[in-house]
Amino acid sequence: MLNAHAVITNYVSPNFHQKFQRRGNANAMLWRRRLTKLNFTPSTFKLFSLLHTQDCSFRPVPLTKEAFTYILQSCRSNTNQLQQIHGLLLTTGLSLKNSLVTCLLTNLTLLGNMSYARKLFDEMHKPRTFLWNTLIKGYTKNHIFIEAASVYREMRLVGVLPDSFTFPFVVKACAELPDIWVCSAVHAHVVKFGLEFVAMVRTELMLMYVRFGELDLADFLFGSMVERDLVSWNALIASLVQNGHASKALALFRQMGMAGIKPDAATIVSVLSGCGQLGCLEIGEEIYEVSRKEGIECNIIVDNARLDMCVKCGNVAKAKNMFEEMPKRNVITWSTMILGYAINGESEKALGLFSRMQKEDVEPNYVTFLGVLSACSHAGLVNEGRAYFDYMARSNDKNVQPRKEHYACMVDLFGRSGHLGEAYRFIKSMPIEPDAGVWGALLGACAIHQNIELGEHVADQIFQLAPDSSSYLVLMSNMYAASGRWDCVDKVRLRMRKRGVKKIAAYSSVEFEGEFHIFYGGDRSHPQSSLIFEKLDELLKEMRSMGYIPNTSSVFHDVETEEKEATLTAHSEKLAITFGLLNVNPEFPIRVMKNLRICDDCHTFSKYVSKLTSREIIIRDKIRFHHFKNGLCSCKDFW
DNA sequence: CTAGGGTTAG
Repeated sequence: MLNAHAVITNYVSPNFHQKFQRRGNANAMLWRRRLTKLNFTPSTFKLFSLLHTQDCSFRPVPLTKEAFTYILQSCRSNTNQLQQIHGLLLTTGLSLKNSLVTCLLTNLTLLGNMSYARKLFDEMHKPRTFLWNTLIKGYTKNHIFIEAASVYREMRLVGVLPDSFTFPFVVKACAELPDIWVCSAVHAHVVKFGLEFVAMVRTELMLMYVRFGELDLADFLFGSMVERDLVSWNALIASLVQNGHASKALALFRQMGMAGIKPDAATIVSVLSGCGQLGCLEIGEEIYEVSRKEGIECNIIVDNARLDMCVKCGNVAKAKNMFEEMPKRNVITWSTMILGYAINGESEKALGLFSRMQKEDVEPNYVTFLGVLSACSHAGLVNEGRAYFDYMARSNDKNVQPRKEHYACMVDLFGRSGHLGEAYRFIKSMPIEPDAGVWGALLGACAIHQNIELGEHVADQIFQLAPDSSSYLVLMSNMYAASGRWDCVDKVRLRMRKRGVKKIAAYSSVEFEGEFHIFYGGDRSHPQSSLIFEKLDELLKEMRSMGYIPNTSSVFHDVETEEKEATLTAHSEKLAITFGLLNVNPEFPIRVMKNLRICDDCHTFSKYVSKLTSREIIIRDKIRFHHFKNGLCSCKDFW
């Protein structure tokens, strides 16, 4: 009689069947080797289930634990199959207590079927730490962070002890929760169970604190780590970059060099990405060159990061060369370049590159379309934008179906070009629930076109979805201020104060001789401060004679006109530009990075300065570049 | 038997 092992093996190779029979007994090692070489397919599974039906000429034989394990490993694509195996497990008399359940549970979590996974888990009698870990890991990997944290709590309540495998996932999940107190509690647990010096646990704790902006704590954990390997350095650098602390990341990178640790490709990727954020192309390029000389691998990810850096520093020409010379290009490469054109105001080139991408048969994804749509948005190409959006909606490809971000792009496109009604109807017709980002795009448009009624309605929607978002509140307050409704401005400000929402401080930075010079509004802390203000005064005088009128509409209402002008004068980008005029070699453009959007007045100011001084000024604000040359801006005043 | 780091967008 054939047993189940033999049938499966036979399916693998007819010859093997004979060999198998000659050997008499199933040698687990032997057929493990055969089976793992195979790609188990649904048909294999069918064969397997055939063994357990009456049409089968083979007598059903209880499968061994090994057989189940192999079958389970092969059925990762389909919950239905797993469910059948689960059923078989229950009927074959194999106990649910063994490692098969772990395997089944792992597979379910990989498929993302967490509700089933949880049910299976609940069937277990007194699950041990290992199984708890598997469940927590599943929730974390499927981004159901709150469940991951509460499963940990449950685990503690029933008295199961966590181990060093439990915490990496619990901590990772907690870092995604909006509550730092939960995180502190978990940190306390880590200490309580004596696991604070386990490298991976500590690394995760560190990342968690970076996420909450507690850099000192992260630094402490890192500094007092017992075994600090390359991965922990990389982890910290990467998370600093991802959470907007690029200059800290760069400092850490230097520290790493001094500690004599050799970076690898992953380090370089994060560092280049950080340089892009800061807008320091020269520093980034130097780091890249050095890494090449030191023989650090340069793969497509490094190339992409470098391309992105170039684009984010506003050097499109250089980026284009880099793009053409890349040995390999993937979707990310193309998307980066398309978006690069878009944010630098070269919409036609962005769209041209997109059609070239299609000609070269590279499949675009949803990010690619964000670039395409924002290219349309920055140039006011309403019809084109609509056409691309329709194309996406008609596409059968799941990767290209419009998402919330695309709707936000379209709303921005309609709204910015003055079609507020259409933007509103567009939101109302969305098949998915609009989020704060979608409404926010419309609020921005309302602010530009001074449509207060609609703005208020939109703000109501936003504040239900994101009550404490500082940028929308500021937008609202500016909108009221521009129309002189100071009572409403006060209300918004009061609301912000009550809920503890802080306005993000605006700052601008300039890279000069390998160093950053950061300016806040009205900042007099810079060593050249008095020189800068002197020069600024002089510039303003000349500009006024050319017809410049300061636009004070968005400044606080409770100050006199003169004071308003003074506040405006000291805007961070004006200080940064003036610093650039005083220091940067006249042959080069002055590059300024701003963390928020440039204000109307500073935009006008920059145009005048470029004309007056015949200098090229490049400002990168939160969402795009402005290239000022000879009194004109590349955005054509459409932003 | 499980585990930490890298590129576009947000």
